[in-house]
Amino acid sequence: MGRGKVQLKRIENKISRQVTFSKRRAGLLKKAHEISVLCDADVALIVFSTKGKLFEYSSDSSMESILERYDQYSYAEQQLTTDSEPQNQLMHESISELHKKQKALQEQNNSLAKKLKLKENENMLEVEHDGQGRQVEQHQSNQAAHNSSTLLLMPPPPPQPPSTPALLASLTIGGGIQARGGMEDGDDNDGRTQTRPPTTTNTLMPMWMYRHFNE
Amino acid sequence: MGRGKVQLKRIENKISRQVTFSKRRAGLLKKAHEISVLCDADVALIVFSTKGKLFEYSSDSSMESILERYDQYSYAEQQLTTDSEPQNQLMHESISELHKKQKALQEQNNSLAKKLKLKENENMLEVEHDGQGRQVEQHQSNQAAHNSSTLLLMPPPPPQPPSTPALLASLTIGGGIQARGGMEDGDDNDGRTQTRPPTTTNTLMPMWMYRHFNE
DNA sequence: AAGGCTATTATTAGCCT
DNA sequence: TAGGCTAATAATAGCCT
Repeated sequence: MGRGKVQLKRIENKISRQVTFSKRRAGLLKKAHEISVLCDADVALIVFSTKGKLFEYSSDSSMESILERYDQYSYAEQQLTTDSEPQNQLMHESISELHKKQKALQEQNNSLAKKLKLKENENMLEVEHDGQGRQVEQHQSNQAAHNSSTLLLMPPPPPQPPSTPALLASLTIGGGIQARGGMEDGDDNDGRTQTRPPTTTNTLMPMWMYRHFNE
Repeated sequence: MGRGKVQLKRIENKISRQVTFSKRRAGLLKKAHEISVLCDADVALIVFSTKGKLFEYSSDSSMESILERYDQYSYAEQQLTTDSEPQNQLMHESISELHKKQKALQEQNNSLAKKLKLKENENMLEVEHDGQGRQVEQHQSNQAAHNSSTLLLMPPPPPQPPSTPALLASLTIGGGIQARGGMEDGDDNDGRTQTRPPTTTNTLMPMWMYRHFNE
């Protein structure tokens, strides 16, 4: 839908890709919202840009509830598919093994993350970014509209986090669009021992006009 | 985009809603896939119909990995609200490295899971394998190929005492898009703050599975 | 419900600022 | 680099089968 047809393949031009991502993301979020309203469906959409920024939408009040529901399904499905074939036991075990290894790695990760955090806290006094990878930070005031509150959550740019310290916890209400910018890809922690944190954090942002939010 | 404009409000007519849901869902999944390919983004999309059927898409080989990343992100977000030390670059890189390793493991894992699933489908359905000749639209597949299987989990409905848990599963193809049908929607039962469970466990069909589905 | 088939509206690629 | 501005392409609502 544009001046020209487009091939379904990775856009090589970095800038074009970024622009397209931004535009299509907005469209995708909108569509997700539409189907949730029109068809009364529960939708959860998570998008990570190449650079690792996170954008999300959930028709429900919280992404959490939908993911939980999803987990239940996955779990259920697996229960059903599991015992039907004894021969698959080996494969199941293999998978289990991989999970363990994965966990080990994650724990190392977690350890590193903690050290990192500690170190950062020590250096916290110093402010601002260096010069190289500049991160543009966006801040916007919030507004509200629509029966279902839609929020855009803007977290601190991870790569070179801003000086903006703590954020006010904000209430997340009805379904809406949430988008959070995020870390490059150096985040981490233990994925297991961790509980899904409530979607409450950060600054509230507009809503429906999540359009052109940024990346 | 049709014969008439449409209001962004719940479609009251049940049939129309269902039809619209079906069509828009396809469109949404397609869009999700497109952005993931064009912009090299990781996407996870979960949709529950009003009746509780689940449909999902994930650009990655597994929904799980993306959700995990999401969790980590959320966690990291609340943990690392500050970080502007260029000196931490090394640590960031280390972490990044670990992430890659993790991903590699996860891919193996997914690969196994996929084989397992295929095998099971073949076994329980005695369906012809889909091999390569699958009719893929514009979805391309790689090792992390998107498989799309529609499973109908048919648990004995609670109201009417169960007898023999029947399991129906149908195989549908269509790269990149996964859809799983499920049981009817339902409130919840016990689980409140459930953590994402390791993808492997052996138990009998969970309580919440017992729900009639169908439309 | 699942697929076609348009007539129409919606989305957006390529540009420009 | 984020927003406009179209021209074109894409998605689909309403109908039929």
